[in-house]
Amino acid sequence: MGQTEFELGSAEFEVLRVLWEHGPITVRQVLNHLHERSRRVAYTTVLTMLTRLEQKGYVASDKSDVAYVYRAAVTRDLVTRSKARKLVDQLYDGAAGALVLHLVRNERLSADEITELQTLIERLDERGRKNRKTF
Amino acid sequence: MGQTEFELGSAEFEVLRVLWEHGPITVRQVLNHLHERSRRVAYTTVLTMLTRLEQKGYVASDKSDVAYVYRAAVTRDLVTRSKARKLVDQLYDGAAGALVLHLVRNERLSADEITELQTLIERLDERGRKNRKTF
DNA sequence: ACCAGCCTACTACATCCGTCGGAGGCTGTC
DNA sequence: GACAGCCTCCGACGGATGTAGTAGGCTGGT
Repeated sequence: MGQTEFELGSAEFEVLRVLWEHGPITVRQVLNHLHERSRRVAYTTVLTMLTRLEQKGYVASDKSDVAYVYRAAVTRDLVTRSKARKLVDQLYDGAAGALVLHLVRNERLSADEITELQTLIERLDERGRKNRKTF
Repeated sequence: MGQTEFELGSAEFEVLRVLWEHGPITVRQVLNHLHERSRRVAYTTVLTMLTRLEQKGYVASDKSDVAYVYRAAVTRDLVTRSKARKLVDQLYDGAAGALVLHLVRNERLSADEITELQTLIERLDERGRKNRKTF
C-alpha cells in the first residue's frame, strides 16, 4: 500500500509543517510560530486545524497537565511524496521525470543542489546500465 | 509578472487537459473524451466546468452555429509551471532543488529521462562554474 | 470566594468545488 | 406542427476548507 490519500488543505499543511519543524508543542506555540511566519490566524482556528488533522490521522496529541501537546503522526517525507506524486499524476500521468525536467529547466537550483543532483544521477545511471546488461 | 494565481480544482484541470490535447472542441466532445478516460460525469457538469474555467480565464469559447466551441486560453506550460511552483513553495519554501532531489530519489525515472537530465545538469553546471569565476 | 487568563468543545458560516437537474430554446424530420 | 434531440442557462446541494466566536471549565493569585 503506502498509497494513502493525504488530502490536506494548504492551511492544514502549514500547521503540519510547524509541527515537523518545532517538535511536539501546544496549540499556543503553534499559533506563535504561525504568527512569526506572518500567518495571522486566531487561536481557535489553529485549534480547529489541529483537531481536523488529528481526525485525519496526521497528528496526535498528548494531554500534558496544562494543555494538549500536538505532534506530527506522519513523516514529512511521506506527505511530500504523496503530494508530489499527486501532482505528477495530474500533470504528467505519473511521469515523474517530466516534472523533474520541467523544474530543472524552469526553476533556479542552487549550486549545492546541482552537485547533489549530479551525484544522484550518476548513481542512477550506473544502476541503469548494469540492469540493462543484466536483464 | 506571470505570477498569476491559477487556482484550479482537479476536475477543472482535467477538462483543461482535454482541451490541450484535443484542440478546440464542443462540450459534448469534451464529455466524450472524458468518458474515454473513464471519467463518468454528466453533460451539465462538463458545461459547468467549462463555464467556470472561462470565468477564470483559462479557456475561451466561440459560438459555432451549432454549439459553443471551447479552447484553452492558457498554455499547458504556464499552468504546469504555476502548479509546480506552488507545490515547491508549499513543500520547501520555494527551493525547487529540494523537490527535484526528492523526486529523483523516490520516483522511478525512465532511462531517457535520466539521459536528458544528465545533459541538462551538465549545462547548468557549466554555467555555474563560469559564473563563479566571472563574478 | 472571586476574578483573570488560559484551555477545550461546539457551532457557525462563507467560499470553493464537484455534481447535476430541470426549464426553455432551436432544429430537423416525419 | 409536433416530437426527439441537442444546446445553454440557472439554480441547487453536499462536502471540504479556512476562519472564528462563544460558552464553559480549570487554575492560580488576591
